[in-house]
Parts: sequence; C-alpha cells; structure tokens
Amino acid sequence: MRETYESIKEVFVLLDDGDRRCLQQYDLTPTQFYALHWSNSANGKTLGEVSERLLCTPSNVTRVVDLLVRRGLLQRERDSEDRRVVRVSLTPAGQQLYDQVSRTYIDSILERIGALSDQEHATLQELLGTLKSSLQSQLSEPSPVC
Amino acid sequence: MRETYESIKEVFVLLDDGDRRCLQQYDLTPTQFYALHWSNSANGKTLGEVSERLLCTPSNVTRVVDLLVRRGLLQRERDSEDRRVVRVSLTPAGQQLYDQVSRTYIDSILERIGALSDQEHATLQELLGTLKSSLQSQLSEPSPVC
DNA sequence: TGTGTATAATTGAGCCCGCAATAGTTCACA
DNA sequence: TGTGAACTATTGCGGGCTCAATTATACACA
Repeated sequence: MRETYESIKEVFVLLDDGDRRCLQQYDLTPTQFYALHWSNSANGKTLGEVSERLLCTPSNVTRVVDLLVRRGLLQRERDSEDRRVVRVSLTPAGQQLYDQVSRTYIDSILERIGALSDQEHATLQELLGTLKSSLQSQLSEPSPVC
Repeated sequence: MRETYESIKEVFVLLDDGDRRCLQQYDLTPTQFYALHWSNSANGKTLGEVSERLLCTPSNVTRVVDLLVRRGLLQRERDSEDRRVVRVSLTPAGQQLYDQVSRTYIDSILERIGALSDQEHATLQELLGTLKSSLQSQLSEPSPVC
C-alpha cells in the first residue's frame, strides 16, 4: 500500500515537470498559466473565485496577479456593485498569449498521458475517484491516529 | 483523458494535505520529515544523496538542512576522505523525534489509503507504473509538441 | 609540479505558498 | 442613524523551490 502512495507522488512530479517544461517556452509557470485560465471570462473573475479554482489562498493570488499585471497580461478592476471585491480579467495581450498557450498545453497533456489505452484510463479514473472521495470524507472527521 | 490528469493532481493534493496535517503536530513539514528520513543512516548521508532522494536541488537541501541544524535535529560534518562532501546525520534529539514521528506517519498513510482493497491497490499500482515509465522515457526524447 | 577540468556544497535572486494581522466595505439590527 | 459583525483583498513574515554564479576541493595529465 505504501507503494501506491509513492507511485502517485512520483507520477504527479513527472506530470508537473512536463507542465513546467511545456509552459517554460512562453515564460509562464503552471500557476501563472492557470491564473490566466481561470481569469478568462467575459467580464473577468473575482480574486476569490480565482483563488478557489487555483486551490490556494487569496493572499497568494494577490501576488501572482500582481506579477501578471506587471507583465501586462492581466488587469485589476474594483467591482462597482461591491467595492470590496476585485475583478481580474485578461488584457488583449493576455488573451492572445492564453489562446496560443492553451492549445499547445492541451496537446502536450494528451501526448504525455497517451501511453494508456481508453480502457486503462477508465479503470485508473475509477480507482482514483474511489480514493479521492475516501480522502475527502476524512477531511471532516478528525483522524484517530493523527 | 484530461480527467485522469486532473484526478491524479487532486489525489496528490489531498494526500499532501493529509501529510501536512499529520506532521504539523510535531512542527515538521513533509520536506523536513523526509530530510530526517533520508539522513537516517549509521554514518549519515551526503548532502547530494539526500538531494537525490528528496527529488530537489542540492541548493534547496542546503537550506532545509540549515533549518534543521538550527533546530538541533541534524548535524553537518565534513567528510574526512573527500573534503568537498558534507555528511548529514541525525542528532540524538533528531533520532528520537524521527522514530516517534515515523511510526505515527506510517499509520496515518495506511489509514488514509485504506479505502482500496488489495486487488484495487495492485491494479492502481500497475497502471501508475505504466504511466510512470512512459513519462520517464519521454524525458530523454524531446517532445515534438512542447 | 603545475594546470585545467570536474565535482560538492553554498549563496543570491526570484517565484510559490500559507498563516496571521490589517484596511476597507457591506450589512443587519438596535 | 450608528455600531458591530462579517467579508474581500492585501501585507508581513517565513518556509519551499529552482537556476545561475561562486568557492573549495579532488584528480588527471602534461
């Protein structure tokens, strides 16, 4: 069972490394790419929404967005309805870069995980799903061991 | 196929989060725990060896070890044979903490991934193995798409 | 012996990330 | 109307991580 644990981590590291190599040619990190991805909406997304999608704290999003604003890829705007919230959206340059990168990135993913057959994907998907819901249900109930 | 990709990342995040919660009570991060783990040898391990096991750069290990030395859990020693290399080993306090934490940590892992049957573990293990070797073989040959 | 190359670890710069504290805004309710 | 609680984003601090440059040492070979 420990081996399963190690394998998941190893595969994750390899996938992440592939992402990094793919995005590097556009001078983007995975986090930066996904920040563009989740901001890509007609009237922008709030910083809180981006934070949820990115699975990280709002404070981190603030800084990542700072960086992408400095690079001219994103823009910030106070919401006129609720002046607490900040709406983040792609600039024209950001939109152009995102459209270009996302095509390449998706191709890259499909190519990298193409070694498994459709059947194998389905099985893997199902097992990971079981594991995922088990792990999620443990979040609510405090573990007796830890 | 994209779903497989997402699932692996999600499961990894959940596992990592569980690790973090488990180790937090000993005021250790996963990286710090694994640094102790891979240094745990009769005459210590070289910084380079720890770096390979930790799957990170030597420069990062230098800093993590710095921190653990400051906390009195690890000690540094120049190798007398080859004065370029640094041997890292557990102090008595580090050994005591490691022994205690590692038992708890292993129990925690087994409990968290216990939702799958032995058969399911074997299948998952095999599929991840296939994916892993495919990803590793792609490291050498530059991808046509990225 | 002296020189150049390779190797081990470290340092500097910079991004990624969480937690705790803070500032500004909204809203319910006295 | 005024006050306090709740919420959004930001900032400070510190650890995790990489890449490039640097220091010290080892070793081969002229």
